Amino acid sequence: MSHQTDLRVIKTNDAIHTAFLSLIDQKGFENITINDIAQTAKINRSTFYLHYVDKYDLLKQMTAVGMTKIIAAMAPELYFSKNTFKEAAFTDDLGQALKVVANEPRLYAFILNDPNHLGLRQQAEDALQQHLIECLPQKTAVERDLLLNIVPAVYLSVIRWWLANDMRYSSTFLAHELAKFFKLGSRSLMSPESHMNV
Amino acid sequence: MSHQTDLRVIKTNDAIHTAFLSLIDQKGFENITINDIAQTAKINRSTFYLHYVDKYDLLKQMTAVGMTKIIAAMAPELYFSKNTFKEAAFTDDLGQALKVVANEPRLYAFILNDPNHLGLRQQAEDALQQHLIECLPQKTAVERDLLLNIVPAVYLSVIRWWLANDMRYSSTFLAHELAKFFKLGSRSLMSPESHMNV
DNA sequence: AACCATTTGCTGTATAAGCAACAAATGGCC
DNA sequence: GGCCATTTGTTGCTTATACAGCAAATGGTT
Repeated sequence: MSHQTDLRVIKTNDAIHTAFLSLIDQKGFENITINDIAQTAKINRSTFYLHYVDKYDLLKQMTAVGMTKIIAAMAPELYFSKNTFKEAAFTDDLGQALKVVANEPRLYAFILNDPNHLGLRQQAEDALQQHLIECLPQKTAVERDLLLNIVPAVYLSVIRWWLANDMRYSSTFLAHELAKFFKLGSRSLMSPESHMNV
Repeated sequence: MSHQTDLRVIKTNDAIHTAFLSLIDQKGFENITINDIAQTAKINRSTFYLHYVDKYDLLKQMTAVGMTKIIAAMAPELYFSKNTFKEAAFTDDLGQALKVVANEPRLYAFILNDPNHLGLRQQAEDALQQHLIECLPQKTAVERDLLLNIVPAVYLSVIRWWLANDMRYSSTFLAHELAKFFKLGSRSLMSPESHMNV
């Protein structure tokens, strides 16, 4: 599972990934055979099995590396700090993430819409949550555990919505809207006072 | 030297060829190193040497297969027949050839202009001539040996001119103009009568 | 000339990819 | 049900590619 540097592996995986994504568009995920992938990627069928168990495994791995790329581009600890939410840092971070997404829009759109109910969206959310667990400080402005469960869902929903709108909106706009949401949440829904009053 | 079917070889050669052609545009043929080719083609340098001696050999081989493709698309015996020149058949044939050329215009432009004087143009002419020798009937409307030496040069000049003009002109137009040239040649320049009168 | 970095051929070894073959499974279709 | 084509995993074997290392050649600079 370590990172690959062998040129052959890189090129084979590139070919498989692009072939797979274009086949999803052409005939839909369920109708794709390993033969299709091999032919389109111009590789031998047995080569596919060197890397993946089946097309579900392929999708799972692609989702994993896809999320890894997004995660590598973000640093939530910079704006979900101890007592405040820093909008400027968040805007930058979201911009980085969207750049990663824009690089492979078809992949992320498929993951987030998960039209075949393969648990990709959940997998993506788990990956994000895991990263938050590792990088967020113990004390956050909002109840930490709540944050860990909400933020991934919000992030992915935003990205999905952004993709559904053909990546029209700027990260600045999105970040600003989300900032309002986060601030609202910390005031009226999650602040200790209002919580006590329920 | 037999035809390759191994997917690895096909992909490696594809990568080398496209890398090479784009490098020619970028930095000029003479400045290209094998390292450049390997890096751009995303192959190991030693892999290059499995297929080619050096960049000159690469160019020679590319010229050879390039000419083979053109030759495979043409059948001069269909219009340079015993007593006549058949313009319709020639038009079709030229159209086929130009389609092959249009597929890799950078390659053929470089071969035919041969800016580094590597004898590519000559190699191309020789290949064409060899094909004519093999397929033209013994008796032609014009002196056969003369035909063998003129036609390749004319063909290649036309293709070069067509490429220089960004492939604007139709094969029909070119074929018609050439037909006039061929007919003129056979009447006033090469007919036995005028020849005798010199 | 002397120096230096780059390129060049060429080596050995490791390994991914190709390929053919096979039985088992899948999935229409009559 | 039975038939047939396709797909699927998996196998053993071959081969092209990767990769690191090397000495020699090259080419530019001072």
